[in-house]
Amino acid sequence: MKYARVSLAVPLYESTFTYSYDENAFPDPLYKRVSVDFNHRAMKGFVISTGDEKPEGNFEVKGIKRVYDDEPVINSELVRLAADMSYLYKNSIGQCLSLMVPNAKRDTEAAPFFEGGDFSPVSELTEEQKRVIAKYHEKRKEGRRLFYLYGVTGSGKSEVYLQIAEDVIRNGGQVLYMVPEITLSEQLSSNVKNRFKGRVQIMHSSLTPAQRLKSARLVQNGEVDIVIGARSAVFAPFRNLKLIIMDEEHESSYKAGNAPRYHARQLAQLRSRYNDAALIMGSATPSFECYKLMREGKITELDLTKRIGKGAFPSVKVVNTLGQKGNISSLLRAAMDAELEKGNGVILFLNRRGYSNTLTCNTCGEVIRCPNCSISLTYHKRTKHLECHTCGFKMPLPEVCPSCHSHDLGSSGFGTERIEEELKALYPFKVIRRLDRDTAENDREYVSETLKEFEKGEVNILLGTQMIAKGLNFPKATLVGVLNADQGLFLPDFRANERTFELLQQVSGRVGRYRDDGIVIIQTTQLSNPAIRAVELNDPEGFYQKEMSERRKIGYPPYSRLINIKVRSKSEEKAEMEANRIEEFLSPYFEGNVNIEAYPATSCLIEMANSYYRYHILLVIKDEAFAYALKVLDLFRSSYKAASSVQVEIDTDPLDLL
DNA sequence: AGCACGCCGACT
DNA sequence: GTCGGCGTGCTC
Repeated sequence: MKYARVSLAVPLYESTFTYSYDENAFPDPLYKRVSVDFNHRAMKGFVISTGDEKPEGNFEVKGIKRVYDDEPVINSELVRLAADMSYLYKNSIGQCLSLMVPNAKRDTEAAPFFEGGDFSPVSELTEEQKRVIAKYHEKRKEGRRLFYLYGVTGSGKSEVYLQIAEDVIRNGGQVLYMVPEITLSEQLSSNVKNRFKGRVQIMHSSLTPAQRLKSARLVQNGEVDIVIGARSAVFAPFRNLKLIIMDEEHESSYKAGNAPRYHARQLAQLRSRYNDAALIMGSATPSFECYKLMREGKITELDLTKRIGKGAFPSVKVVNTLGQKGNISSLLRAAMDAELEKGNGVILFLNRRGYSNTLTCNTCGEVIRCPNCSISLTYHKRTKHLECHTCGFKMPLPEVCPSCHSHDLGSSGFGTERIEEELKALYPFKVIRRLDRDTAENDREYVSETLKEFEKGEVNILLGTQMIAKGLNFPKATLVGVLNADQGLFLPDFRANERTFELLQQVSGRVGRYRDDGIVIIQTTQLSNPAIRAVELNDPEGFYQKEMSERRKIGYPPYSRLINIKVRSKSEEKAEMEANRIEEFLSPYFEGNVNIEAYPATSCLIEMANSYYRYHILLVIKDEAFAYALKVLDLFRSSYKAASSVQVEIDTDPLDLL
């Protein structure tokens, strides 16, 4: 009889258990999926080690019921990654490991394997690109492992990635090429696919679990040289990983939205270390974390300062909208007129969908709010509904105020739906298209069609949210208008400026890629905000200097790390009580420690979301105390028992504290 | 997490 | 009597 450690996706501190098996029945179950009985139910798990030793302890060892796979689906590196991930993010190893393999019921479906089309000619490299590639090779030879390709929008970063990737592949290595969720669609992947012919695997979010498993197998067998994918591609079972590329490193989609709340950048760094594989991150707007490491020399900086081809930076104008009537300023109006007259494309960016932001009763002052979340409802005119953008709650537009029955309801704030209406009135003979979740949702075609038509000049004005802000190239567009750059600046969020800067910089990057007559017009009431000033003056360095010194003053990231302990319950009392109990449990470990500040339990900024009341305890931790804090949280996870119907989630390195 | 067990209220 | 509410305990 042999024994196997089986990892199960249970939220227990200890998530691996010993089961017995007969070698004749199951010759080599290591790293395969198995079915076992666990506390009166059948569960699927992974065998993470095997041996002859019967475990010590006062429990009955049960037998493995079934082995699902002929070939291993994980490997020792992924088990190690799960262990490190568990330590950092405070979820069980089993929960971490369960993310790494898609749970396919049947493995019959074929994974789409790219055929390879026309070989796209390698574009002539600029002097700057050549220099950067040479520097990479030189520093890599010296043993440097972490790199940052800090290059302005349109400077040809992907060509640099691809050249280096090609070199790695020629030497028999495998490459992981990570992109944020939104970019996954079109432009980049076709470029890469053409370049590397049949040995590219795309880990698209629309692949079925079975397809993902098939792809993973190909990677594991070495039949794939390069994997392109979003966040979860960081778990691909490479056998000879030699290079990780993380494009648009600053993107928040690299952080998982639910537990385990891992950040792909963090895990990429771990895998880079395990394998001595190079990690090249890149962006025009590095995260503060990476910027700091880069300037400290811990990450090797590779700079691209010039746009390729005839591309030039757009001229940027800022318009003060304070006290101005109308949502489109006269300056923006005039610029639009001029560009449309020339037959150029116009992009308008507004990061808020719907018609109006809030509906307020003019009689009693009541703002109509979501019954499940503590935020106001957004009016959607086309559907005549109020909608919650947090939980999706919908209700028909009320005729009267639900509180005082007055008929005098007024709306405030504007969204893309309303701007679209205004544009149609202003430019009745122009083709206007709106791209936001509402127009794109049920219609995948619509997005690609609209983008194509805009590129061909058949669409004159493209109005959109986040969706159009990033990654896309619009050769025909000369003007970008940002309708409300203040958005997000008013949240009490320490990253508000960083996010605004990032967004404006990225939006500006949509024009002037191939031409020198790009114009950016930013509407705001916050003329002196550092993020807006920096984009206006094209002074990213100044922004980083100034904003980072602010961070240093308040002791927030990147000059510390955060761990947010979130408590959720449908009962407000329970949530509050539990948060207080946790605070009591933890505070003895942190009291008097100058390197850790533990904020008292408070209700979250959004006190209720999806019918759950939310409380949190924030830990602000200096680097030198981070390992200690993680140890304390281990103790917390292993010995603290939360009340029933209360959920406790630990968020390491949270991106927001809402 | 989920499932069993156990102890209470209110139904054929 | 017993169906089912959910608090508590346990899981190789």
